[in-house]
Amino acid sequence: MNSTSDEIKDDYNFISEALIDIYDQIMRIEESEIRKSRFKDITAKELHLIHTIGLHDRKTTSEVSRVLKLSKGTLTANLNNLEKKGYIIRMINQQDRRIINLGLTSKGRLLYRAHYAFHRQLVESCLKGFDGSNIRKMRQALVNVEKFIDEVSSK
Amino acid sequence: MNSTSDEIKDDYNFISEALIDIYDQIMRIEESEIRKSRFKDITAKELHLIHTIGLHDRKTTSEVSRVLKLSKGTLTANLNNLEKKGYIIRMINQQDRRIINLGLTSKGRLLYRAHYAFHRQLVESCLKGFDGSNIRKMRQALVNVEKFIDEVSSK
DNA sequence: CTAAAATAGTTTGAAATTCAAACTATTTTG
DNA sequence: CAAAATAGTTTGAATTTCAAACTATTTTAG
Repeated sequence: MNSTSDEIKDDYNFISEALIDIYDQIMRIEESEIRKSRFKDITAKELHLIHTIGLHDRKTTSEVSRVLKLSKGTLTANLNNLEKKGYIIRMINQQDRRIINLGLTSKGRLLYRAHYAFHRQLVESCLKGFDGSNIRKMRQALVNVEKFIDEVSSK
Repeated sequence: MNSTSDEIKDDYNFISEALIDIYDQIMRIEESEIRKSRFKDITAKELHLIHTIGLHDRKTTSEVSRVLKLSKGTLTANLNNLEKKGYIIRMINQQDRRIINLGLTSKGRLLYRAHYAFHRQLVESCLKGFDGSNIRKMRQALVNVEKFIDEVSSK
């Protein structure tokens, strides 16, 4: 297929606009879908935190606050909430008792999987009708975004 | 190019994971880049609000609060801040004097364009080396996401 | 035509979120 | 072993958010 430089510019504009708008909507839908399920007490931010804590990692509080760029105090508050609601547990690290390792409860793991499934569904519907090479390209585009982000943030 | 179903599944997983993580980083970078420029007093949320108000639309407060899913009270507070900082103006609609139409000041328009330019840069770097047909596919993927979002939110 | 209802936006007071700084407990270093 | 460093929590203040009450204006219905 051939494209004029005007068509490409138009595509670029469309893609830029769409990206600016879409993600906010995804966050919102994510939250509203999760609230329709048995996890009615969860906000989008908490979902994000649960995703970061992850299924298997036993991350520390410091690691999570670094990844999410939240102050340690803020994270402590968030973790208190999620602990109270029964989604996470704190485990004192026996090698170094200053450290708290974080884990998901079974309820937390269910939520994690529900969230992940929603995203998979989104990606599947987004790539419907794409063949393997197109999907590869899509993946490449995301790698490029990550590279761009790294460059900008390290400069 | 040929792909096994396992490879595709792996790509799907990669793409899902990447999407979950990337947006938060983009928001953060957007804000930190804008704060390095002459617009040091702007947060990511305010940037988003300025984008929604837009260059030409003269949207009303209600429209904006509906789009951004913010309560009217919250939006009033945000608009007060942006007005104080000189990015937006409120215009009483002379046909219906209950209505406030929103517009950007010249400073607000400069910020709008700087934000847009950043996104264009991101999209360009993300699609580097893609040909016209690949870019088309990318665009199609975003249309699919929009469709998915509409379906989920209207069901 | 006008009183009642509806609509647009602001104000208010309370709850939630966030941060930085001070603090506690523990481990590492010199 | 005392001092410094590190992990996480607590604290108090600032900011953000919401829903409900409120003001001003327009629309509707009798």
